[in-house]
Amino acid sequence: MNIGEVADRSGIPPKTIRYYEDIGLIRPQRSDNGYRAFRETDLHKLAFLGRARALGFSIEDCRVLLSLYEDETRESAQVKAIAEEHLSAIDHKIAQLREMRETLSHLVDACHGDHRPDCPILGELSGALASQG
Amino acid sequence: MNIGEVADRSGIPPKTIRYYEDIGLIRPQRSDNGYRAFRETDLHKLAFLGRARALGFSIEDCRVLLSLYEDETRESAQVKAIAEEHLSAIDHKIAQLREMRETLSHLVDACHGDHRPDCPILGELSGALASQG
DNA sequence: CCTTGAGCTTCCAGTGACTGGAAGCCCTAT
DNA sequence: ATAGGGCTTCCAGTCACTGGAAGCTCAAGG
Repeated sequence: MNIGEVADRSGIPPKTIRYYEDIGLIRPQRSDNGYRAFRETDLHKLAFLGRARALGFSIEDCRVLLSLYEDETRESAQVKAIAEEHLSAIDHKIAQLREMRETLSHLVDACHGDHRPDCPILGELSGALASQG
Repeated sequence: MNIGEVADRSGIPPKTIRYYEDIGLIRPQRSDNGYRAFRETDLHKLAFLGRARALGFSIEDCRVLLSLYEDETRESAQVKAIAEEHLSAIDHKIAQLREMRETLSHLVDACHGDHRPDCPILGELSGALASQG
């Protein structure tokens, strides 16, 4: 398979596939013409990567997950540990975003959004304890 | 004020303050010795930026918000529009993260996390429809 | 007066995970 | 022979910093 077909079948763009080879996540062979020659296993790995990335795992996590996947002597505890750590990072991000959301939605609700300059959003950002508009 | 004092009082590190000057968010004067000389208004702007960044606004949003803040002919609708757009971006991110969280937590729960290699997390990533471990 | 150390300066490079674009080779069809 | 699309490499840009190196300035202590 050439890169275009693998891209279509894995859903990962050619640019990204080349990047993944660059950083050593995959090692496709080469045809005589210099084109990358992908086998089914490469495609499988790319699909794996696509799913792992879709779950928000970092590239480095993906690298480890992929090596565990290929390691028959792995212990599921190793995989679970990575996933749990990632899960708590996600929880942390969600909490941060919710806090932003909370403050911001109050400010948006309080803002008249009209032609006048008075604005509680700018009031808050400028450090006022309370503001109207 | 020198940069160190402004950093302490605004909570923004010197490196970041220099960066903000670099990209034109602030324009501190200079002392004869070449040091940046910050006035209260610069400090105020930096605090404004700190709060806006804490709410997750992008630097470009901050640039616009700051210019609106200084524009007495602004309309609060302009500010509100930016905030609403940002709010919906936050909602979008939260939704994405929640979806990841959902899938991931199920997988983590299903994984025994022991010394055996079988793992539903890797199963899912490798494309299996169901898996045990 | 000299030294020491902290604080300031600039500039360059790296982060994460791609993404865009340029220049140029390869392959197939007409 | 040519036109196009796909492939190659390499370089640069994204976002918002952050780290580090080399070097100047300043205040305090001896």
